[in-house]
Amino acid sequence: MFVKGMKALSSKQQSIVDYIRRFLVDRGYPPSIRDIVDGCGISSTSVVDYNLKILDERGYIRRHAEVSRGIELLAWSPISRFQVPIIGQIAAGEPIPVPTSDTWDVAASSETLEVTEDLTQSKEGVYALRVKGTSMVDALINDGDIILMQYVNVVENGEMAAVWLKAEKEITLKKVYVEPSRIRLQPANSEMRPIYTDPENVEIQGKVIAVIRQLV
Amino acid sequence: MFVKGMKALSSKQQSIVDYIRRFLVDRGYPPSIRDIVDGCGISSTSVVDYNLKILDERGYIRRHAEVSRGIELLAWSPISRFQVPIIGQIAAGEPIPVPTSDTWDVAASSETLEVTEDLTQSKEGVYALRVKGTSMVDALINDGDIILMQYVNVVENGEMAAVWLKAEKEITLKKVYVEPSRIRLQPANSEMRPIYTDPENVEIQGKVIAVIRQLV
DNA sequence: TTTTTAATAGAACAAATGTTCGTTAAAGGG
DNA sequence: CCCTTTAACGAACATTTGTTCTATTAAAAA
Repeated sequence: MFVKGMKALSSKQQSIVDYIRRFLVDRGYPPSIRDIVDGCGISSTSVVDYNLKILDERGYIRRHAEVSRGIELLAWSPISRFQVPIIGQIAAGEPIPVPTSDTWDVAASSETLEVTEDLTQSKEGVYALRVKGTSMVDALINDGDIILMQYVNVVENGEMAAVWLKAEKEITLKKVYVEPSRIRLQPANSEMRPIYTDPENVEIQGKVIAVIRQLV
Repeated sequence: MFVKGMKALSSKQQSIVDYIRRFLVDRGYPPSIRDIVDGCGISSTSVVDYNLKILDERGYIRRHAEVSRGIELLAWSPISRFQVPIIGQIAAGEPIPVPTSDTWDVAASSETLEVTEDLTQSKEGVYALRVKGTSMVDALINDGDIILMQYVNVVENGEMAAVWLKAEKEITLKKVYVEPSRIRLQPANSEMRPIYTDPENVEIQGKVIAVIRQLV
């Protein structure tokens, strides 16, 4: 999160911050002081040094002494992103593909989704599925949505999970409640009726930790 | 996206890539060759240089000659993230807060959401709202969801938008279709009925570009 | 006006860091 | 067995790059 109460920057300082960000974005490493001299049309390295000190004090950047290009941009910390493999699609009529060590390997999977860490909460075993068809609308999940899944076999009461119904040969996304001698599968949409079934008939295939829908 | 067809890496090369990523994540700038020597327990800078050359050839990194710490991690380019201000909530009974230059300022807004660029598609004027209440379920949007909005006053036919209905004093998320002498507001849920209303009665408040739902 | 403070200049220095090169060791290939 | 390729070694070197220092100018305060 962002720290409030930052003092206003001079136009030169603002342009330095912008330049650092831009440089970082398209080169992947921070600029040197002399890069900034050139990039911002500043006349001397000491002027840049002078302003970097101020930016450091005010919390916009962190400088690492005696480290080349040791400028860390705090106003936008380039950390905590995640590559999640999209290992297949989920449809009503077919079980979801079981994640193997192959599909786990982000490098090996053909499609990946880039998410920030606060979405996955840095959990292990996260993968993504593309939803096919409208059979999950009662879970407020539409055709084309992408769901972030965590690979688990057991879920807490009330958690949304991908459930494979053996008899029906159908997969569905429901909130799972264990009741005496039966399992209640509750749609996310409160106006819809739950399904009751035998514990033997259900197989938890994973837990839904997020839904992402992109419209155009 | 990831490029396929990469050859397998030796364990040493793998550990170098991992170390670079880790270093980048918690320091904000790339490691020097000597950092890698220490961090990976390698005996000589030339060994690191040798392996970095290979990683460069195989497309895992890009080295920038004669630049200190000039290592760009391609297997995960640390670019394209976005701070989107969460400027308020959207509920049925009240109009959404109009984004001002104040709320636009990411530094000024108390809450922000970090998203990757492929979600916002690097558009300008993107903000986020937290959905309050279940009045948008027919748009497959639930209480607590976060919607990414783009500030526009006009939408294309069929696009999902936040619409303020003046007479009803109500805001709703619907697909907007302009028909002769009336506006059709179509719920995302195909089983639900559209609303027809007068063009004078509607006020477009923004366009929904993504929906994010986080389940524990 | 005088004094202080903020900002700029430019150069010289020192430390950090990438690069090169001759050698050696191990692992196949013929 | 010799020869080529791959990998590792370590030191010396050259460049890049951060740092420092003094002088100068501009604006603000007294």
